[in-house]
Amino acid sequence: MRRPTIADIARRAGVSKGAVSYALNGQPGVSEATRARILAIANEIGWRPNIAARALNGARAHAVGLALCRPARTLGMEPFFMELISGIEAELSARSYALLLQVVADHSAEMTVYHRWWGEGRVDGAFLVDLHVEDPRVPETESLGMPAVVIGHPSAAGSLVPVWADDGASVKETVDYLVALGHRRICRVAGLPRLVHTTIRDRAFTDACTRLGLTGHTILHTDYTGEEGARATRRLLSSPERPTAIVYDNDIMAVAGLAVAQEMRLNVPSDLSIVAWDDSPLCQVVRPPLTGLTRDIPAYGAHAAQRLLALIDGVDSGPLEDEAPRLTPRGSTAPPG
Amino acid sequence: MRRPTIADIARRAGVSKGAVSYALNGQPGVSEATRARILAIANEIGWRPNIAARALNGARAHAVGLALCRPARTLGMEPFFMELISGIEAELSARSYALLLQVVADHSAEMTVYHRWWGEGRVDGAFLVDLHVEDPRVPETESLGMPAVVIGHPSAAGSLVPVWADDGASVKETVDYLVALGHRRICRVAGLPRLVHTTIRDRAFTDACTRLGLTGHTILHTDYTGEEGARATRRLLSSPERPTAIVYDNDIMAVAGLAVAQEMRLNVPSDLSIVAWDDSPLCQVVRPPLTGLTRDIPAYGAHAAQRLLALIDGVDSGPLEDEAPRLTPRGSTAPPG
DNA sequence: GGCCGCCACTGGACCGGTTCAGTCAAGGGG
DNA sequence: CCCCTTGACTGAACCGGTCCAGTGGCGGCC
Repeated sequence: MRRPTIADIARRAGVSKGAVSYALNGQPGVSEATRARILAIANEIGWRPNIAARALNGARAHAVGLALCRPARTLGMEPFFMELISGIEAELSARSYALLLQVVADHSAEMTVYHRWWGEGRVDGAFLVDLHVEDPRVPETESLGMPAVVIGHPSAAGSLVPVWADDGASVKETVDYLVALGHRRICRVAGLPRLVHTTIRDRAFTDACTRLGLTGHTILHTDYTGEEGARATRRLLSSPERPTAIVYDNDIMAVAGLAVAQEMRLNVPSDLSIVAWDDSPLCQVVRPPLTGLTRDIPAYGAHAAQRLLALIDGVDSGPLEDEAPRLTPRGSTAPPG
Repeated sequence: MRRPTIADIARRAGVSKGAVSYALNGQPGVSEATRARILAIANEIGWRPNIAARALNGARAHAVGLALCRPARTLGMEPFFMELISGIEAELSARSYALLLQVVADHSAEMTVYHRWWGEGRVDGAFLVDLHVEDPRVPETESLGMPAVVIGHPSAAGSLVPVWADDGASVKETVDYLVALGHRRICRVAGLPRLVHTTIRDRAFTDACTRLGLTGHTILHTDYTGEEGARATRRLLSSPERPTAIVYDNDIMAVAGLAVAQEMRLNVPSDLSIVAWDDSPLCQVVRPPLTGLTRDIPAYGAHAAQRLLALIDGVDSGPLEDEAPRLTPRGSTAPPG
């Protein structure tokens, strides 16, 4: 049972392949009567365009790529990516674009994948996520000539189109809020130090603390896992000048930090305030519920997808600044003491 | 800067397209000297096979599909899928297969996607996950003639190849363990009632309790979210015959249940024991750490991918029973009282 | 009435590979 | 010395679409 082709339709309709092609693509060149007849036949025999044949004529591949460079375990634990993908998807599927996904071991493997996808004509463009400082992927993608959207700060995106949020503003908002509550010793448990967004948040945190005249604003870097979050928390809470508030770079570390605090018989929020970056359901499920930095991740992904599709259509719509994550206060933050 | 084609290679090597094709595919028909020369040129000009052109000759699309039918929010919260995808990926990328992912609204949209992908020659096969009771996707996929692996119980897989784990055995192990600890009133907070694996776990739970002469073994169904998990827990703990142990169908509900118990001033584990299905890092990060049903999800995905690739190669290797989730006792379970 | 323009459609080249039938030269056997 | 086999390679068809250059008929206009 072969897949029907336009030749089959042409035969049954008694017209040429060309006429069928015009009819099916809504192009002029056939009468409305013939078009209707052809469409009816196509529908009846269940014809679908063979994308391979279409792609061969220089047309689009109608797919975009996303390579993720994190181990399975941490990927699973990060609601961020799945939500981002959902958002990207929503936009893509509306335009019948497919998403090619690949989980890779490192950046060089990621670039190999992009080279292959682009060289094979499998994708029309791609997303770059988790940018590093001086990330080699940016110049390499530029020289590939593949349309690409960077999900991250413009400063690291080179000539690629960045879609980003002002993390610095959110950090500042958080520190201001904690200081307004009366906190003077605030620490930060950050993610991987080489990631661009980590350095941006680090800088904003240090700046905000300095500007407000705070001291002892330590930053500890981790790999985003609960274990490292717990270890960092233990270190901070064991120091002589114990912080009264800790800001975490993701929710799983914040939850781990909460557990450590409770283990050390500290009351949250009166002895220790906790703020989590990324406000997943997890934050609302623990006691006390965690103050979080909320953002609409699916929308973020959707915007990135829009930008990429525009880019593929030849329209460089420039950088897009998404709304900054906003502070959602809950039970885990309160005045110290 | 056009992508190089075999015609370019042929011109530079002074041979025909056919010879280049033989050389590049390791087929007989060219001398070793010529083959080496052609490979060198291909390498030099950065040639990659155009999959569209290859696919046109009836070759494989070198991609498989996965459509997920859950809202963005719950998808994000389920480490399961991301880990499954990582596992699938590991297997696929080793064979240079790509994964097409799409998040869809419902089963009919999912089948539309599969029809399209298969009809367009975009994929060589697909995965079916989250099977429902009397799932229409199974007969539809069968009649499509598309190779497919069902990630779920054989009883619902029809003639498709199932990859599954014996959830019933894990439920039994859990109930036996709780009863051995001295529990007599055990409840279950389950997921969506129409999912096949929910009905299987439900049945196994009821059977195990009945066999051991337990009474009051209520099952409450939820949508897997923390909120519904919390609500179900509240209902159970407010009943006159309060359970001394609750088994949850995922980790996020278990954590929510833990929070509810603590809110109601119940001590975990002495007043209430908690068991979570799927042992993500989340279980180890809360206090007390949760007893969980551990399984190697990436391996599960990898096995499913192996089965699918074999199927695409025309080898039906039959159902594959993966190892059943095994109980990992932690601080959230203890004798009651 | 003749010419022009337009519409509806045909035929065929083309995209970049694969594959098959065929060619040609070298070499071996009788 | 001739025939046959074998190896190395060529040329062309083919996959399923797109799209361009024609073509033929018909209607309108001068």
